[in-house]
Amino acid sequence: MSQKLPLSYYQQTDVVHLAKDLIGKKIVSNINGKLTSGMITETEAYRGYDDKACHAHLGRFTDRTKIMYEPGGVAYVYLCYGIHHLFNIITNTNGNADAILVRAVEPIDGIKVMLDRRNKSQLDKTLTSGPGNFSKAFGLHKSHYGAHLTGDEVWIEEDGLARLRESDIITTTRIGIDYAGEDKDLPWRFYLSTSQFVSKR
DNA sequence: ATAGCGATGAGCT
DNA sequence: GCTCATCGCTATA
Repeated sequence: MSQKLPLSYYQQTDVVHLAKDLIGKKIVSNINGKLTSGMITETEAYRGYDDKACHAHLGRFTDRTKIMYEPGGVAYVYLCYGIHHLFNIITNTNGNADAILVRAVEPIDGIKVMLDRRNKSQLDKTLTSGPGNFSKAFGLHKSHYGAHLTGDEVWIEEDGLARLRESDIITTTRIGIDYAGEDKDLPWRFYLSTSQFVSKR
């Protein structure tokens, strides 16, 4: 039985490094007694202040973004396109609004629960790939805004399934941020080349 | 008070 | 590849 990653893990200061480090770790949700888990296969880093794609760019502070300024180790969940709840992990120390978007996982436990939540009958890569699909399969939504990742509803553990090679992690540009000017070309998206559960190659 | 729009996904061509 | 569902957040007034 693996242990929950401690607060100190999330409070490391390099969000890009952390986004890559999260690949291969196990994320678990336990919502209303329903347990689901999966290995993280795809992430994107959003760096507070100097990243035009980040919701906290230039210190923007609103009811939606305020949680991003908390010390690392809480969840930032927001509604995108009026439909999809996107799950992010807040990192760095107090006042530094960095976040990591979880874009895909490879299912481990609770596949039946995930299928129910997605209204699907069969397991395929769309069950948990894509940030909206992952969040829905894991039962994560806006009520988890600010949830502590050391708590009992959602957390991350050290090991996914495989001990993966550094060379299996692909580094590339982020998706859906064309509005971010030159920052759209930053190589801040990471995914596992050996997994089918990735949103886009 | 309200117009404009988005860190997407599904379905159809 | 293209369309569009769908609504809360944000900026502006």
